[in-house]
Amino acid sequence: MINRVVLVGRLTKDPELRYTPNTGIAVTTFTLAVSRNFTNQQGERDADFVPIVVWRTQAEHCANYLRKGSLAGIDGRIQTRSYDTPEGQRRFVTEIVADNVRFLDPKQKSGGDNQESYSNFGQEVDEDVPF
Amino acid sequence: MINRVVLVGRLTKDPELRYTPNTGIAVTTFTLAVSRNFTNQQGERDADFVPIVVWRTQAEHCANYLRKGSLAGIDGRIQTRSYDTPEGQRRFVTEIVADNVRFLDPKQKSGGDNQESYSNFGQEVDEDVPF
Amino acid sequence: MINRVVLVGRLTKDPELRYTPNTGIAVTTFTLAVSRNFTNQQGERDADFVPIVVWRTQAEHCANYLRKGSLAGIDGRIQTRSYDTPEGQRRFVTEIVADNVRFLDPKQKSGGDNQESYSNFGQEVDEDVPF
Amino acid sequence: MINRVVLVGRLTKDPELRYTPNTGIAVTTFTLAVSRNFTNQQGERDADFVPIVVWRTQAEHCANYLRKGSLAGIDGRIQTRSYDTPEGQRRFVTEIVADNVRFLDPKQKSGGDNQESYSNFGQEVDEDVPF
DNA sequence: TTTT
DNA sequence: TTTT
Repeated sequence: MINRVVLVGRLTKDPELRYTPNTGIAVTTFTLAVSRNFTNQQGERDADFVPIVVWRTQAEHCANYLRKGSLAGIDGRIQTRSYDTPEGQRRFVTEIVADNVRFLDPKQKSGGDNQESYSNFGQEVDEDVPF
Repeated sequence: MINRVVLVGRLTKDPELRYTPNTGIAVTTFTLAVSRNFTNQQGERDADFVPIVVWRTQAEHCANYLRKGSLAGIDGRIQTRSYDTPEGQRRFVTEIVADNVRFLDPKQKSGGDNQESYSNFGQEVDEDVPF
Repeated sequence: MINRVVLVGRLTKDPELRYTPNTGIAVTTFTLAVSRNFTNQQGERDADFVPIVVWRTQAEHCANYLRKGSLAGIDGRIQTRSYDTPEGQRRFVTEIVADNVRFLDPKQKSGGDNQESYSNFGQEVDEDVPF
Repeated sequence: MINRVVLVGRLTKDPELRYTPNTGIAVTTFTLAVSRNFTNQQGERDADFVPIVVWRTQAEHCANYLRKGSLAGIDGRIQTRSYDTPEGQRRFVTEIVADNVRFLDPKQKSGGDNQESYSNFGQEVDEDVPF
């Protein structure tokens, strides 16, 4: 079924990089603050605080390049899970699993490109189009 | 900031229609089961169970036309809230506020159109395009 | 950069399956009619007619299961190209390259499952979650 | 039906603001260059060049705050039109009608907030939630 | 006709 | 607490 989420916002804290215990896969998690485009009854502009999960290569890119306050774009999907607390209560979690994270802050002058491109293998090839 | 969610899935139960206590605005809530397009290690196809909130006119359309098992498309945004339990614990809630709900089940023969169109006022008009 | 498109609509014709001349990769193309949710000044409900391109395995699934009038959900990205006409004019084309196509028509009774699931390799694994 | 597009990219030129001849409604148009996240066979990173249309109040905001090279996020829908050339050929146009444009460049120090918030009337109200 |  |  279709499950697609796109967000642009800022990290509330530095991202956290971990590795899965059994298979050693990189996972980075952070919360994205996405300001709403309307103000509440107190005249403040509220935000939604969305938990983000990133896997593998992109997890490590995120841990390297994102910090508290960084502007990021997320293209992913909603995932729901449940777990049981030590006190025996079932708790439900909703989070966004990112397929793609874009770093939207301006590039630092003395650095290099902060987002690597990857090669096109396994993708369609412009040079061989049938129409 | 950008906050956009698109889902297609099936209602896990009949929708629930309520009215806000102070202002009497219609709100419908339901959970959408969105099957994943991969199978888990047990070979089952899992799903994500996403809480949906619909306001006003569309809330009433949903209550009229959707039932447990109905196929629906949702175009909306993520919203997070927190509340305190009677036991004094802060709990976090993530839900999708629908801007637009599409009813994707085949139309019943003897019924009419099950999704009303609305007029175009307040929208741009094809007949007056400047280019 | 972020480039995401989600559509639900119906095929205006049967899909066309071809193979790229050099590399023999399957490509299916069709047009999706996406009705607008407002009516025009004549009180008709208009539609947008969106060209869709699907590659590889999904191209063949689409050619097998979709027909004129089929309801389909598309998750993909916008792609623009230019080409030169035989008369030497440059022409610009916009189309949607589908990452994922969902078949939304009700399943036929005597058939089987019309959308194959695929295994989870190369994806994160629920059973090994670090938090 | 569902028709949703989200893009992040940079303007290829300054935006153009016009007014519809009959009704005097503001319309701004520009092209958004959305870099692809893969490189082509020449090792260059390509882009898609997407025509954007913005109406009314947001049209004027865009004309005021966006320039060639500005980073912008677009939340909108695909629209297709056809028109006949003076030479009597039918030509097809695909463009994105923006519901929402976000200005993603860092704010200038000496300016103010460059994106106005608007009040919440006609929206649901957090303080009156039924559950 | 294309942006960083 | 989950749908086909």
